[in-house]
This record gives sequence, structure tokens and C-alpha cells, in this order.
Amino acid sequence: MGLRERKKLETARRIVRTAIALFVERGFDNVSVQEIADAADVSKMTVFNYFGTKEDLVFRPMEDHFGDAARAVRERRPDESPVDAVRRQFLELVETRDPSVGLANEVFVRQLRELVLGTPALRDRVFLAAQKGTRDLAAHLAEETGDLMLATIAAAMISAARNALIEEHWRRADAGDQVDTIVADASERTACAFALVEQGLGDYARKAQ
Amino acid sequence: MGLRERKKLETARRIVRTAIALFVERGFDNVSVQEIADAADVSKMTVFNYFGTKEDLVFRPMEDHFGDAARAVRERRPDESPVDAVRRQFLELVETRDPSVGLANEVFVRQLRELVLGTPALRDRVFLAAQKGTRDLAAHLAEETGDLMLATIAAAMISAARNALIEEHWRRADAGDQVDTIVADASERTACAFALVEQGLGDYARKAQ
DNA sequence: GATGAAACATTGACTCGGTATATGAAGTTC
DNA sequence: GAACTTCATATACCGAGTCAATGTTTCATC
Repeated sequence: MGLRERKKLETARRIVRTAIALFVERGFDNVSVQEIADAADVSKMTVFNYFGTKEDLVFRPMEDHFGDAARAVRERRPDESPVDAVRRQFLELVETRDPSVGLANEVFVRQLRELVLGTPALRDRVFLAAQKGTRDLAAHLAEETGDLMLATIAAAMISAARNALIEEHWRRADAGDQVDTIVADASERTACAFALVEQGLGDYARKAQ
Repeated sequence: MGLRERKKLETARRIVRTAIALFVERGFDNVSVQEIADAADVSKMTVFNYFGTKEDLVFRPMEDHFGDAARAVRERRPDESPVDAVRRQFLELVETRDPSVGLANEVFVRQLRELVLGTPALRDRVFLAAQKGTRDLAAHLAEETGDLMLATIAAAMISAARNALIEEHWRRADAGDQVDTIVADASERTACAFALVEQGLGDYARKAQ
């Protein structure tokens, strides 16, 4: 890697760190790109050159993980169902306390999450990125099965279980639970969530009989 | 209704009709709010007074329907499961060829859909509105069952089936099918989609045995 | 080690969506 | 018809993002 690329990387890192520090301090909407540029000692245009939009400053690092479920299905072992694959990958991520499934001890990660969930523009982007991940999963399933409509439903069901589990981790973390406490009953919760997807709603929430 | 209110309504209608005509003609992003205001013979400020954002000009009329599934569940008969209720309501809407489930003969409706799906900003809003509908459904199910996590998954599963069916209608309409043709095998398709949600993914797309 | 060509950062002016404020012109009420 | 309310307007403004032109580095080549 030449000096050029190293400088580029360093500049990008400086911008993003400056930006997030300002965001956490004063809120996403109360910091202008101009301010970020000044604080990071670059021009406003440079910020937009590196990161297409203001949201990208926060978003870039997370973006990869929205394709995780689709990747698990794509690379699954021949004897695994899609649900099996996603569940197994999810449990592995829980095991390693991966931040992408809502498990992180660091203050920074939690501040970042708070920032994202507390800012409409960022929250929207999370939803959209998640949607994209689901669509990719659906497209892959449709390739295997030939029915895009059913694949879309199946993908949404699988993603829903995964997302609900992650949200539950967030909720518990916000309630003050330690990561170890959350991990302790994660496998039970995971089993429960994916069971609903595997066995279907059937008589779920039927009032009378 | 006094003259004042009638004028207001008339102005709102004039703005929205002018706007959509321009959008359809030249694309959402290539029409500025100023142009709309000029063409509708009002000031830019007035447009924002009536419609909080540019997107609202297109969106307002559809907004109600994103709560349909939640309403079906909320008002269901005591012997119906949530899935039963949504399926029944959906079939009723198909029966009456309701545009909200993707069935419409009018050119205008199809142009509007094309506009929405072809514009990132509008497409995003559709997703978000749909998300909100799903969250409301989840909240209601959680009230009944007491488990928000499972309710979130169940709501997503139900919404997914419903949305996939609507998207399928769109696809077929885009492929040139007449509404009657689409309605003809709608009940079969509907049964199939909700069956997946009711019975679960189980061995769906398992490769080897 | 100087030179020329990419690559990159910077500048400043611009567009557009959206907001705040103050003013004016209606419609409504008495 | 005067007073009051409601609504539209003009105007000035802010921030995100784009564009075109102009520097400024880095790198390969001689």
C-alpha cells in the first residue's frame, strides 16, 4: 500500500471519528457537515467525497452485517435448511459476543446504537439496509426454489426472527442487563423465535376455541 | 362547510394534482417544489403548509391503507386467529378489486405506482410506512399474548405474506395481465402464501435429505 | 533528481428542501 | 362595517448535496 492510500485511509478515519464524537456529544441533527469538516481539518467537499451522505459517516462500518443472514444461507452445508443455517450462524455470533447481534460491552458501541436509534434519518437507514438484506436472501431462495413470492415470504420470516432477537438484546441492554446475563438465556430465546418460524403461526393468538 | 374550508380543500386538490402531473411527466426528482407552487399558482410556503414534505404530495392518499392488516386483527371475530382475519380481509379487498392490494385498471393508479417504485425517496417511504403498520400489528398482538418478541415475529410473518401477494399483483400487472386475470387465481395464491405462514418453513428449501 | 500526468483536495458558487418571521388579505362574527 | 381570526405570501435564511475550476500531492518515467 503506497503512501497515497495510507493517507486516504487516515483521512477517512479522522473524519469519521471526529464526526461521531460530535454526533454523540450534540446529536446528529445539531452538527453540520461544515463543522465536521472544520474539526477534521478538511473541506466540506472532501467529506462528501469520502462519504456520499452525512448518514454514511455513521453507517459505513455496520453496512456489511446486514448481509449476514443471506450469506449464511448461501454458504450453508448441503443438509441444512435455510432456517438451520441462519440459526446456527446467529448462535455462533452470540457465542463470540458479536456487536452485530446486539451484544457489546464497550460504551462506544452503545452510544452509537443510541445515536442511530434516536435519530429518525439514521433509524430509517437501518430499516432500509435490513430490507435490502432480506431482499437479497429472498432472491437467493428464489433461485433455489423457483418461486419468488414464497421466497420473499420465507426470507421475511427468517429475517424477522433474527431481527427480533437482536432487538430483544438491545432492549435488555438498555434495561441494564450485562452481556453475560443476556447471553445466558440466548439459546433458549433463539430456539423459541426460530421455532415460531419453522412451525408456523397455526393457532397463534386464537382467542376462543 | 364554509367558503373558507371549501377553498382550502380546492387549493389542496389543485396542488396535489398539479404536482403529480408534473412528477409523472418528468420524474419526482426533476420537479422542484417551487415549480409546483408556480404551476398551481400558490407560493412555495403554501405547499409546505398543506403538505409537510414533498413526498407527502404523493403519499397522503395511500397512507391509511398501511394500517389495514392491524385493523383486521384488532376487529376480528372471537373465533378467528390473526392469520384468519388478515386473510379474510385481504380476500374481501381482492373481491372488490381494491387498488390498495395492487388491483386497479385506471392508468392514473398505475402511473402513480410506477412513480413511487421508481423513485428511491418514495420507495423508502413505502417501506417505512409498511414497517409502521407491522409494528402496530405487533404491538396489538403483544397486548393479547404478553410476549413482544414473538409478537414482533408473528406480525412480520403476517405482513410479509400480505405484502408479497400485493407485490405479486404488481408484477403481474406490469407484465400486462388484466385485473380479471389476476383476480382469477388470487384465492389460490392467497391460500398458498398464508399456508406458509401458518405451517411454517419447516423443511422449506432443504437441499438434501 | 527533475518533469509530466494522474489523483486528489479545495474553493466558491449554486440548487433544492425545509423553516422562521413578519406582513398582508381574505373570510367570519358581532 | 369594524374587529377578529385565519390563511397566504414574501423574504430571508439554513443545511445537504452537486458542479466546475483551480490548486496541490504523489508517483512513474526519463
